[in-house]
This record gives sequence, structure tokens and C-alpha cells, in this order.
Amino acid sequence: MGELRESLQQLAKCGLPMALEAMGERWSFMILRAAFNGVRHFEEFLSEISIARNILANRLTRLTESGILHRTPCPDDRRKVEYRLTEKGLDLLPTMIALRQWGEKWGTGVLSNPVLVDDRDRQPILPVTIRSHDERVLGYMDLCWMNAADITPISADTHDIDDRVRKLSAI
Amino acid sequence: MGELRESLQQLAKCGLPMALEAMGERWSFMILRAAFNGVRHFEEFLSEISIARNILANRLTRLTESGILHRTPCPDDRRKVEYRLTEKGLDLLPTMIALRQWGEKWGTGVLSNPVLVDDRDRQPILPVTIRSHDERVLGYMDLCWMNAADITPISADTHDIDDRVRKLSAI
DNA sequence: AGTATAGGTTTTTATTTGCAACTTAAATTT
DNA sequence: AAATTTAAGTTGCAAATAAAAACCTATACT
Repeated sequence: MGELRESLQQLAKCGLPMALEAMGERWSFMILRAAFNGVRHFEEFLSEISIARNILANRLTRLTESGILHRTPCPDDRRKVEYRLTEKGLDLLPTMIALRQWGEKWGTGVLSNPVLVDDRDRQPILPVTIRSHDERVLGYMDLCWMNAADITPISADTHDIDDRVRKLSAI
Repeated sequence: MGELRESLQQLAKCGLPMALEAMGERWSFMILRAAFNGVRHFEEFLSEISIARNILANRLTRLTESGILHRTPCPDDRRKVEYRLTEKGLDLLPTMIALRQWGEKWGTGVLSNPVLVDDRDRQPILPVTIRSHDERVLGYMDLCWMNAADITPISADTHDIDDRVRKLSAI
């Protein structure tokens, strides 16, 4: 714990405040969820989420400004506008799923149905976890903060077959 | 995508709204981050985060009510109160790290230092990802929704040595 | 006994939210 | 071609929430 505590000043400049600036407002995650489910148009978001028109307009503008959504006028119907997740937006999927899974686990009997599955073998995904470089699942107690300069670099190729065989033999 | 769209009504009862009820308010994640860094006392939170007294008091009450923090009067100094993460609170670590990593990746040059490392070998953790039951990293395109009843159960023991050998031979 | 500290509450003011009605341009129906 | 509907907003106003500052109470320290 001490090691964690010592770095509090430094921690103030981690990515969290920046992330919250973009995603910390009310409704942002609900809009994101709808977007991940293929919702693209203003009126569609409106009927999907119980949000006020002006708030939705404001949020879509903000999410667009922060590069999470991309706004394009529709070519076929020039009244319509398409909001699509950018790469930056798509990259929020692990965060959103982690939050959702936490809500499912700790909420009062939220039976998660339908279930999110791997399209390839139709098996449910695992709970989102923190992993070491060699893919061990890590808990809070297994973590500490370190100065980036003090880290001894190892092979970045964690998917190396030899590495995996070595891991197996350690079981 | 179509498969995802069809389940919109069902999706309304996923864990996300519940999670946001507890964690969706402004400052909640910042308070959580401080708690993960060992902050325990009111005045300590106050000096760590630039938050107003009354708002902090309100949030600590709410987080306590929703079972994320546990509030205990200190036995040694009866003026003091200890706020500690519960198991439910600790379980938000993957979500928080995922959000932080996203902020680091997409923020304007937030060089993440200090870095979160595995205490065991002092190597940085991996980016938080979504994984299949056999631990493959999955992207947005690899996912779909399925009725829980329609899933063919397989061995729950994903750490079975035979399973891992089978996986290896498929490389 | 007097002062400082911890953890709040209260009061006042600024900001944000939410609702309902209105607007504008484009498409569709008659 | 005119009237209607749809899409994506904007505007104005009331209610709720957040923020800043001062105040309060119980304990601890000197």
C-alpha cells in the first residue's frame, strides 16, 4: 500500500481525468451503449434512451467534438445525420463491458440475458480482468506503481509460442 | 450487426444503468481512484481531489449507501472516520483501469508515468481487453448477443491443462 | 482552558437538467 | 403543386444539482 500512496501527486496526471472529461457526463455511457448496438440516428437514440431532446443534441455534439462519434450527413436522405463510433469510440468497449459486468454482478438480480458471446464459438466472454504481461489475472493486491524509466524491458512478443509452452510447463 | 440490433429491447435491462446509478455521478470515479491509492479519510480526499466539501460528503454517503465504500469511525481517534473499499468497490478496478488506459491512449500526450505494474515481476500490465472463454482477445466485430438458454455449456474449467494443450496445438 | 483538527451541515449562488413548444429543411403523400 | 410528415435540431423556462464559503460540533492536543 505504501508504494501506491507515495505516488499520489504523480497520479494526478493519469488518464482518468481526461477520460472523464469526455465520458463522465450523465447519459454518455448510455449513448455509447446504443451506438455499440448499431443506433446511428438522432431520433433513434431518442426512442432508445429516455433522454430529453436538447440534452441528447448537446451530448452528441460533445461526443463528436471529443472524437468518440463521427457525424456525417446522410447522402440518401439529406434530413438525416449519421453518428458512428470512431476508432477512439470503439476503443471504449472494454471499459463499457467491464462496467456492465460489474453492474450485472452486483446489481439486485440482473439476470444477464441476452449474453455477450464470442461470435466464433458462441461461448460467453470472460469477465474483464487486469492481466500481467504474461496474461495472468491480477487482483488489486498484485499491483504497484513504478517509474516508467525503472522498468526492465522484456520481449514484447507475448504471443510467442515458446513463451506459451514455457508458461504451460510451469503449471 | 443485425444480430446486435435485434436485441435492443432486451438490452435495456443490462447491468449498465445500474452501474451508472452507483458510479455515474461526477467525481465518483475520482473518489474511487483516490480510494484505490489508499486514501481513507475525509480531509485526505479533500486535499487529493479538487472537490467541494459538501459534494464530497454527499458522494461518500452515496458510495457508502451503494456498498462501494464502507464507513467506520476510527477507534484510536474518535474524530476520524475511515472510508474503505468493499469487495464490491474493489471489483471496479478493471473498469477504472480500462477507463484510465483509454484516457492515456487517446488523451493529448499523457505520458503514463508512473506505470501500473505486476508486483511479482515488475512488468507493466497489459491493456484491459475483452476475452473469449479460451482467452483470445476479442474486438467489437467478434461479438454478438445470444439468449442464455441457447448456449451450449462447455467445461467451466478453463484452466484445465488438457484444454490449454488443445489450444496450443491449434496455433 | 484554549486552540486545532476531523468531519461534516447550512446558506447562497452558478450551472446543469429536463420538459414542452418552436423551427427549418428535406422528403413523402395527396 | 400543396399539404403533411419526418429528422434534427433550437429556445425558453422551471426544477434540480453543483460549487464556494461560512458555520457547527465533537474530539484531541498543548
